[in-house]
Parts: sequence; structure tokens; C-alpha cells
Amino acid sequence: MTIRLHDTLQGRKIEFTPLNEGEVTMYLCGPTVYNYAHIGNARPAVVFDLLARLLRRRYSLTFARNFTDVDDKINQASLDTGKPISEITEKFSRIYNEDMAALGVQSPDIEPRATQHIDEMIEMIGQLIDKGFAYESSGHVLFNVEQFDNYGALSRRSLREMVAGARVEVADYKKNAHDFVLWKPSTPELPGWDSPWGRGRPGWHIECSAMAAKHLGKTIDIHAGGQDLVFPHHENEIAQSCCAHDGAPFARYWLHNGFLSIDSEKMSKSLGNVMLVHELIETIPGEVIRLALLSAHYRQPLDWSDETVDSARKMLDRLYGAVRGVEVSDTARSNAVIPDALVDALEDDLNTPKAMAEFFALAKELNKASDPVQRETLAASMLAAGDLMGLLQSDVERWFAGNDDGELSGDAIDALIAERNQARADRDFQRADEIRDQLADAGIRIEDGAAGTTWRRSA
RNA sequence: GGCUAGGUGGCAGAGUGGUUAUGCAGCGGCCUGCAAAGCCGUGGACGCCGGUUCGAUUCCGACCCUAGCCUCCA
Repeated sequence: MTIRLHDTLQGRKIEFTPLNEGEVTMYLCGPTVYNYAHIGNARPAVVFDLLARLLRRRYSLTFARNFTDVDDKINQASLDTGKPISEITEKFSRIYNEDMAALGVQSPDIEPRATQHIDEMIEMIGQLIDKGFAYESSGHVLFNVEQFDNYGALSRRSLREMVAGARVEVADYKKNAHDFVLWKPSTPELPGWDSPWGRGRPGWHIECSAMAAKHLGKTIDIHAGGQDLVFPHHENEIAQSCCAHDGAPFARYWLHNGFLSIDSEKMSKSLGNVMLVHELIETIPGEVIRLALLSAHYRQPLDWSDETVDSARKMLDRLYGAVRGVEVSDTARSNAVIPDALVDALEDDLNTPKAMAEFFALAKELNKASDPVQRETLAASMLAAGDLMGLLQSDVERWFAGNDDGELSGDAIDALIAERNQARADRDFQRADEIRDQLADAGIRIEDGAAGTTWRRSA
């Protein structure tokens, strides 16, 4: 079995083999740090975190995810708030990492910042000019798309079609409508760096090309991002990198995740339905959000709603319920085996719904098993599968206890359960049921198992 | 208008040229003092119309519909 991935450039699922045996390089377009990340921003972070975890089982992976910390939206945020740019970008970079960590996203190996790679960008732009792919005009440096024959290959569109469908007026300093900015001039109050073309700042696309080349090499194995970045961002990255590097392929596999909608509508400020991860994690466990984002295949559209969240929560309840009460020794954990079917599903272009089906098969097997040794082995497998997928990372009892903001404390609940069990022993079922109702009113659900009574907080 | 991806049972959501997805919800049963959890069983599906085929939800063509992109956007 090899890993298979859907490559946007070829438009189909193909076998994955790294450029250098045993080593993989991966680049993911990260956030522009001027605001909180919303749930749509979290999807690629979670999806490609899972891919990184999967790749690390087989390969030595170098995974880079950038921070775009120079951008006109950031400049605007600075003007709006009166705060220095560095304060904004540092704050939101930190919060982004905290929010993603709450979703079980592991830190990438490298988190390059655009502002720390200005020299590399200037160098790359210089090369593009020298080689005839870029030109200077009115203080700007622009990439000349006419000079790159493969322009449009990733997004499957031709320049002629694009010109025909263009709805935007062409700036007069451009030679072609789709020429894009590599460098633009800055006014004194805007952030800027000295360059051969005057004081200015880089265009958005050149950042990723320069940072990927510096940290991962001229040709990287995997480049990932949201589907909306295919055009123009990734198309432009290909153009820049290929032309600057004398035709060396930029990325060998292009992966794109599908879009996320909210209650079947596009997320937008005007609709007022932008859901921030920072706010969601206050009331929803990070694992629930993570599983919700993985519950559909990553290339499919995903609709976010209360039902999506509920469903993910119930799935996790079932998985945690299976391992609840099973003691798993360190030995069992280190000997744990993840079922091939589950790994195979993930290695088949990250088929998370199939992988979850296999996860549930494991839970069912554990629920049915009575032999303690077998139960421990199965529970260890579930925990190992959880480690791979970034799930089942909580202590089981803590999971079912929920957040401790209910009406009753854990001690009070335990006391009531003890009283109820005494009543049951006395066959005073009326009193026992009263107590159960009382607990239910407080959001506590009782379960009488063979090993005693357990409880869980239900929403 | 162009490009791309889709339309699967009550909901979510995989997959397959002929045989169980899975989870939630429903129904019957087991277990339980009664429940819950769990287990067993069960009903219910592949947008529409043609074509290929012994046989298509799965392949091909047309059509209808939806979403995204074509402008900053994950």
C-alpha cells in the first residue's frame, strides 16, 4: 500500500512518492495575521495537520506553514486601531497558534514570517527581472504572465478566457490584465523596505515562493491550501518559482481542501455568520470541532451547523464510551496496533469518513469483548488510532464530566449517586428515581454498569 | 458567460458494475427494579432521461439543480 493523494494539477488521485527517498517537504499557506481565525481558516490547518501526522509514520517530514505579516489588510487594521503593526501581527500569530493547538493541530516544523524574508523576496524578484519574466513600471514590479507558457495550468484556464471574462479594469501600468504585483511602492507611513526599485513592500504571492524555496528547496513535494487559493495565489506561485528557478518544478503534489459554509450559506461579514475559532472553543471541546472538520472528506464542501457539531460530539461520546473504564498499561500502549483498514483509509487521499467507520468498528469490537486482556488490547488500539487522528486526547472521565460549570460539583454528584445506590440496595426505587431525575435536571445522566454507576454531563 | 467539483436512505456522509458503509434518528428484542449505555435484529438510497452491459447508484451522453472560483478570501 502506498499513499495516494489527489493532485489538483493532474486533476486525479495519484500515488505519492517523495522526491528524495524517505524525506518529504510540505508547505501550507498560513494565515494573514490581522484578525482572529474563523472556522473556515481552521479546516486546512486541521486537515493538513492530519496529513502531516500520517506522513510522519513513513517519512521524515519537514512541514512549513507561513505567517503573512505584511499585507494591506494588516496596514488597515493598524490604521483602524491605532496600534503598531508589529503588535497586531504578533498578537494574532500567537492567538492563531493557541486556537489551532486547541483543535489538536501540532506545530509545523517551520513557521516562517514574511517580514523576515524580505531579502529573499527582493533577490527572487531581481532574478525574475533579469530573466525577462518581470518588469518595472511606475514604481511597481510586475510579473509578465505572457512570458510563462504554463500560466493557468493549475486552475485550468487560459489567459484568453480570463481576459474575455474579466470584470476588473486593468491598471494602466500593467502590460497584461493578469500581470500581478511582485513589489509595490510604499508611502512613508506604510511599512516598507529599501529595494532596487525604491522603498516598498512585497506583493502577496512572492512571499510563499520565497519562503518555500528558502526552507524547503526549489522543488517541494506537497503544497497545500484552500481551494480558493488555486487562482490566483497558487497559479502565481508556480509562475514565480518556475521562472526564477529555470523551470524546476515548484510543487510535485498540489492539495486543496473544499470550502466551508455556515448553515448552507457562505460565511461573510455582511451575513454576520463568521464563526471564530477563538469563540467556538469557549463552549465546544476542541476535539469536537476537529472531528466535525474531519467528518466529511477534505475535498468535499462542508456545511457547519449546530447539527454538524452535535453529530461530532455524539461520535466522540461513543468512542470515549468504548474505552471508558478500561485500564490500559504503558506496555499495552506501546504495543498498540492501529488496524490496517483505518490507516489504509487515511492513506487513500485522507478518507477520514472511511477511517472513522473503521474507528467505530474498533469501538464495537471493544464493546462486545469481555476478556480483559482483549479489551485492553482493543482500547490501546483505539487510543493509538486517536493519537494518529488527534482524537481521544482527553482523559476519559474528564471528557464525560464536561466543563465544570454545571449546577452540581463532581463531589455533589458522587454523593447523590451514593445515596441513590443505597436507595437501590434498599429497593427504595422511588427515592432512587427521584435522585436520578434531580441529576437529569442538572444535566447529569446516570449509567448503571456492571462495574458501578457512572455519569456524564449531557448538553 | 467560462472553469472546477458535486447531486446517495429522515439527517450527516463514504463507497461500489452484481454481495453490510459508518454515525445519529426510527422500529423490534436482549440486558436493567425502571432507565441510560451497550449488544442483537430491522426498515429505508443512489437528481432526471437515454445509451453500453447478462446486469448500473457505479461507465458514456444529454438535461436539470447546487456550490466554489474567474476580484482580497482557507
